[in-house]
Amino acid sequence: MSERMPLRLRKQQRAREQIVEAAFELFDERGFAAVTVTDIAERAEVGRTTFFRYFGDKQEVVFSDEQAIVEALSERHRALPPVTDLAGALAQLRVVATELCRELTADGEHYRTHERLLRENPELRDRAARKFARLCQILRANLLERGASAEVAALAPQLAMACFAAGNALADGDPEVLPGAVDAAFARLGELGAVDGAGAVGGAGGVEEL
Amino acid sequence: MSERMPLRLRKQQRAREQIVEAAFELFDERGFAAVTVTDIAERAEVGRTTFFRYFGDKQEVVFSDEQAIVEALSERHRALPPVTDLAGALAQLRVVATELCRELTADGEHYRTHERLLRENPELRDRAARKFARLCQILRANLLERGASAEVAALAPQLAMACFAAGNALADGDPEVLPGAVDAAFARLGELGAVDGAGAVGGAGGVEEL
DNA sequence: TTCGAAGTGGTACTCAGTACCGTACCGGAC
DNA sequence: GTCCGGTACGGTACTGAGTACCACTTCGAA
Repeated sequence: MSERMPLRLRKQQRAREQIVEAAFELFDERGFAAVTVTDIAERAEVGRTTFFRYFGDKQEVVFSDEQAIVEALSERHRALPPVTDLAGALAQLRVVATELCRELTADGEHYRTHERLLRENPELRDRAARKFARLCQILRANLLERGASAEVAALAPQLAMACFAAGNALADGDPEVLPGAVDAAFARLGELGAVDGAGAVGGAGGVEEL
Repeated sequence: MSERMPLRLRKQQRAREQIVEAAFELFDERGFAAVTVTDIAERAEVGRTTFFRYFGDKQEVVFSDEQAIVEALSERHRALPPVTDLAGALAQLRVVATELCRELTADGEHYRTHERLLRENPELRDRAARKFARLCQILRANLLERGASAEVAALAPQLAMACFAAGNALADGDPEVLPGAVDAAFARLGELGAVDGAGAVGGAGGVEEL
């Protein structure tokens, strides 16, 4: 970023970028599993040890930029006005989700590669879930600080993630479709006037042996 | 289960049970990371190779019984009457979630150990997410077959999982509290009469630079 | 009893991830 | 410019997960 950054830090950032770039090139060429950390280190012209100094494990490099995005989002969310009810919290989170979509799809090509990697590697999907769970936790804490009850704070971020996940599933890796699909999912939440468990199910005629 | 099962199958089932039992004992004693597959194999009195023949990897053994539960649930869900609207789908899923809670907490001790492992090992939490994602996918397919639109089918299971996750977060590993917390989360969905993104957020006074 | 099929466990390998250590380099003080 | 302390680097060596292969045993059916 800054030109007036200590040389040491600039070198670090450069090394980091080289590693990410090398890794994505290789993953794109051969897929995640067929690339070894040694391969990445060689192409990035760093030592194998150095790779692990920058990234905790091989998967981490796939999510290297999500980290910053998520932190920026939770930062902005923290600054929002107080909320107490579920609907209000979700209205805020709808905006957060919209921003998240925009950030993630900003570089369409990168997003597509990223999605392809997730599609082809279950263990990367797992790892992505960790990021989202972490985001949920942060948002939950923020909501608590801003007046929400424990129940609302626990539920709202999970619901927002659900909308995001549903949109993601429907978009199926297409960065053009994602934002609309996610927003539509939020809009659908309005249809939930009365979700009465036993009543509705009984009324629908099934599951009598509860 | 059956007494009149071919010897070969009985042996297999026995080996499987021995492995699971040995693994949980060891995990309970030393934690997940400090137990090697070789340790498990030795205590279970099988070869290391055999372990991997029964379980794809070390993590899989932690979720060995979830598999059956999830399949039974999706089986029952498939047999439910048709639904088209989101509220109806969620009413059905509320019952599924309730059953899931009951199944998971049936053996309180096992549940507690399981939760402890998840709490202490992020990579196991990741893996648990995979199971839930898989369940979502199955439920989504079921809903599609029973008349739901693509949007409803994608969103409803994700919302149900969100309620489950929120309940789980609030219950914090206590099998007594879990069912009530999950059910309360479903009940809360009724509060979502109007989740109007820009309107509600604008009205709340924040995020003007959208 | 015999034969084929399937399961078992051992050996040997690759690769992820960790610990350790000598070396090179940056940044500040003189 | 030079020296020095701290920090990052890369190399070596190790453990453990997961895979491939293979000889051996055992079950079940003819």
